Amino acid sequence: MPELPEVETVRRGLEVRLLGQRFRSVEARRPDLRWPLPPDFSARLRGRKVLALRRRGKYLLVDLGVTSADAVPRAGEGLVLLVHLGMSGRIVIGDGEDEMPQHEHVVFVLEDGTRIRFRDHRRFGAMDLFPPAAEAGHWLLAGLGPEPLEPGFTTAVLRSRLTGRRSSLKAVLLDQRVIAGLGNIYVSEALFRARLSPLRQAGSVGPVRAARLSHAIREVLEEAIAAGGSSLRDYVDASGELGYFQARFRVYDREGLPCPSCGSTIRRIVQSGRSTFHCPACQR
DNA sequence: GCTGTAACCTGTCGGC
DNA sequence: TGCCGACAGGTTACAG
Repeated sequence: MPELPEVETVRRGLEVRLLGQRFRSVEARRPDLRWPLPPDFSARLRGRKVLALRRRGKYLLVDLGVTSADAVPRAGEGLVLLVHLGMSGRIVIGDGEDEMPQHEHVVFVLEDGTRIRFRDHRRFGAMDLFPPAAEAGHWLLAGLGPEPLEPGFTTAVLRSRLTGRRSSLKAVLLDQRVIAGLGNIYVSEALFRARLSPLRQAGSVGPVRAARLSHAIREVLEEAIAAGGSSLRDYVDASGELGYFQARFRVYDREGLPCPSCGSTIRRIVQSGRSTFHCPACQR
């Protein structure tokens, strides 16, 4: 699925088109996404103005104002729309081609007529609505770890999150409670850049290796965002454009190919049921 | 409490 | 060409 760079790319694409617009209507064609849409989903969104688009980990958060012409909501009147793209979710702006209309589950129509379409053939994606005051305690957001691109994500913070963990580095870095936003692709890529084995016990990472890892995580995410994310099978950005970071993968999906660093053969292993790609010679 | 695995759902791809 | 199984970027529930 869309990991942090893909969600951030979508957020930026939507921000340009949505900010300041109101929802003229919302069509909830299929309410059973990963979880059922909240009650009165469409009615609660209709007429609301988009005040801001934010991202927390892999979650997209849309701040919405009140339904009257008053742009500034009073306490308790605002609403937050949470969107998670799951493994295969896509948000497409405009009408475009409609190759699989049965997988288009929610359509937001803006006051200028623009259609924002949420497609997700696997239906692992999700949406929720809640008042701003409930955000801090929201069950999907409350336990998330630090944002890896925020200044607060330091080597010391990363190391404190790994200390005492006996699971593999790969498994721990995929845990959204440890760091918010990393997924299968960027964990493999960050571990390669940090020259750390995905099989290494997370708690064994000392300050020097933690510094390499925190730097690698930040670097790979920033490069991926600059490239517009990675386009594998399902991902395109909000305007339908392909990301091109996959062309810069150093180990992910490169089983059997030479390591770009030492020339050894890149290996694919399975950890917790997920593919991990690594160079056994470089990564220790 | 921690860890690993299965399950959710559906499209795609490779092998036979 | 068609069928079948494996696999896919995420997250949760549950068993050990």
